[in-house]
Amino acid sequence: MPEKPSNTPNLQDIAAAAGVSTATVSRVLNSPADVRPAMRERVEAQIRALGYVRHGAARALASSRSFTIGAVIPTLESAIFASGVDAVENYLAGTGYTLLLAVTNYDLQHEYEQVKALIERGVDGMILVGRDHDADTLNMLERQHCPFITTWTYTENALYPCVGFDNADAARRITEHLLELGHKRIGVIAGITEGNDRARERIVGVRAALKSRRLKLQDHCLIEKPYDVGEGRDGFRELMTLPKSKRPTAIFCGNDVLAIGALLEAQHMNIRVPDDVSIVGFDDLPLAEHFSPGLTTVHVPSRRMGVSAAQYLLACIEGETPPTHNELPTDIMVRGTTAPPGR
Amino acid sequence: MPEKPSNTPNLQDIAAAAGVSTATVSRVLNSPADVRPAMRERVEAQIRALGYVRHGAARALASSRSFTIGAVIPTLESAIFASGVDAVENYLAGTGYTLLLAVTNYDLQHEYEQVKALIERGVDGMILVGRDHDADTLNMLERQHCPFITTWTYTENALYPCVGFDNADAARRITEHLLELGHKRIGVIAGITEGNDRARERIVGVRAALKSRRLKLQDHCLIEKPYDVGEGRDGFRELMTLPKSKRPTAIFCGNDVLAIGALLEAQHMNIRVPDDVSIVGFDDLPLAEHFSPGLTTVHVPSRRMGVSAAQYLLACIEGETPPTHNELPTDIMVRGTTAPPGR
DNA sequence: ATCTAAAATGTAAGCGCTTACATTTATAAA
DNA sequence: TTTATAAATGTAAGCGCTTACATTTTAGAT
Repeated sequence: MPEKPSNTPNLQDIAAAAGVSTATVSRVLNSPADVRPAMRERVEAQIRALGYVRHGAARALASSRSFTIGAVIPTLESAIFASGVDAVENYLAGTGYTLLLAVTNYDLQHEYEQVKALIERGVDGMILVGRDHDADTLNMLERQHCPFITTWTYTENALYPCVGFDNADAARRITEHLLELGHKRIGVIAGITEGNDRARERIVGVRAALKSRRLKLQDHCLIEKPYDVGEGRDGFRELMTLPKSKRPTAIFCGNDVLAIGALLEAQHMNIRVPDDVSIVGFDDLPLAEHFSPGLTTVHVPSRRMGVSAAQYLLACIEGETPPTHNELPTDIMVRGTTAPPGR
Repeated sequence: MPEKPSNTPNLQDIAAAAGVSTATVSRVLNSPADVRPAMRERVEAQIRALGYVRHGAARALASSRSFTIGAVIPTLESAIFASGVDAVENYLAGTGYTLLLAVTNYDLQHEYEQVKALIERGVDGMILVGRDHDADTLNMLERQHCPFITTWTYTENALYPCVGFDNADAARRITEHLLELGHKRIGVIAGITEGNDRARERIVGVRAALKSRRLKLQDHCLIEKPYDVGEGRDGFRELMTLPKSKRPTAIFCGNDVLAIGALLEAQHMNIRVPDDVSIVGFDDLPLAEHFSPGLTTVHVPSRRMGVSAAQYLLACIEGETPPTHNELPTDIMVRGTTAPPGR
């Protein structure tokens, strides 16, 4: 009569097969240096022979470490977030950690639910996007002592750990570039600002640049659109069908997806870029440089940011106290879509 | 003296606070219908009051269910995979399951490691991409009784559960479209075929279409490139700088990223599409339709595929035996980048 | 009221691991 | 050798939950 019909072996089975205690097997798995080579060899042989795989839940329960990191992002449909997550995953894969992914669809209430779900899964750390969060979300994170870090935004005196860049400043700088070229009427196709501090901050940056030259962002020149190529096209068309006197000579797009939409619609409407209108984006998607003319945009270090966030969390988990605020540089990539107005 | 310094309450704390047994608390959490409303209310009040969150590891250990699903995909840098994963995540979020994500970077050995990591995490089911897998990977999945399903590919007699489409047939059909327009010399910018059955199958499809008209895919007309816009540009340039007599009049690209690269490079080289050369892609990225002319391509139901895969796994977990093979339709989206040769 | 069957709740045994702590074994010094 | 000390291994107590099974309560029928 078989005693144990289950065919997936556990630590005890390995221990029995190798003639050692479960503690020893656990050690060869978790701190091999603590066990003599001969013994280690013996145990490892059995692990291989029986095809043992660790039981993560049991491990997590006993050690109160899950070796998982959670990431909660707005959407994976956006290439720039996808690339950040990709970088996180690649980094974690080399460290024995696994990524738990959740998506909010830009809804802070949904974000709360997702964060809760990840905490229930016992993630050892969590990556969030942006500064806008439900107070309950942050409270839960703190009460559960879950190390977390916000990304895609940096401010010197941010209340919580963050790695990212100053969205307002980057937007200001690229607007400055437009202003230096001589543009006076600047249009903005922004992302949806609700629950999205990055989108808001970028508008703030545009306004700041204009203000420094005693200019203003006209109401009719500010359009909010979801991040989508088609929406970018629509926004561009709206702006370009304004009466000539109100029509902007340069357009700041909240991200590259909107900018590419604008670019494509310009092509469609037979409006020359940059001759008739200048366009700038934000993110520097891989695609941006390949257009003719290449898209002038803000380069955002999405992968570095992801890796840095992961490193911060692992350091926290190891009991270290790494710097909580990390500002990453952004670069203004001047390419072909910007030129002096009315060229 | 405080007895329990830890401030994160557990089931027992709730039970004590509500004056019931842990079993009852567990029931209000997992099968509320089994407990009388009054009692349920009482317990739920304590759950809220103490801010209780379930301990997933303990739950998983006791119930041998982790309420997580794993997905192992080649890369998140590709919009089409990102969108499939996004769909999976959105679907799972409504079912109490969480997504564990791993990326292989198109490396089957790496895939094995990732699958192992996810199994250790105790995923209740796993989503894989494509049919090419290390035998060890599949063996492990079976030995551990981890339900899994392969995506992005469908064949009637596939050995394992799959949801997807027939890559070869889709490629054949869109090539057929080119042939019907009168093209005879067709170029192919394929993805890297090693470890990627989809990329291979698509070439097979092109060949099949050609063969049916007694044509052949010339060696110099077949180029393999990583899925990247810049590579697509390079590939296009290589093809278009062939001596005129060998130069293809139409180009099949292994995916839309390559096709967009080709399109952009054509623009750059001042080659008119579709007048001078026709271009077709594969995937139908959101961007494809917005180009002028719009990209003729194969529409692939990435989101539906993701959802279907998730549904299949949840059904398996519930003990059902859903159909293991699910073919999804692809559509040939004829847009502006194709026309008769030498127009 | 009384009895019975069904519904609600409680009891307690694990799930598979980690890890203090106890014990044994190896190593080095005397 | 013997002894002190360090290194390796073993013992066993949980980690926080679920879930058979036992017990109590409730509702319905008489």
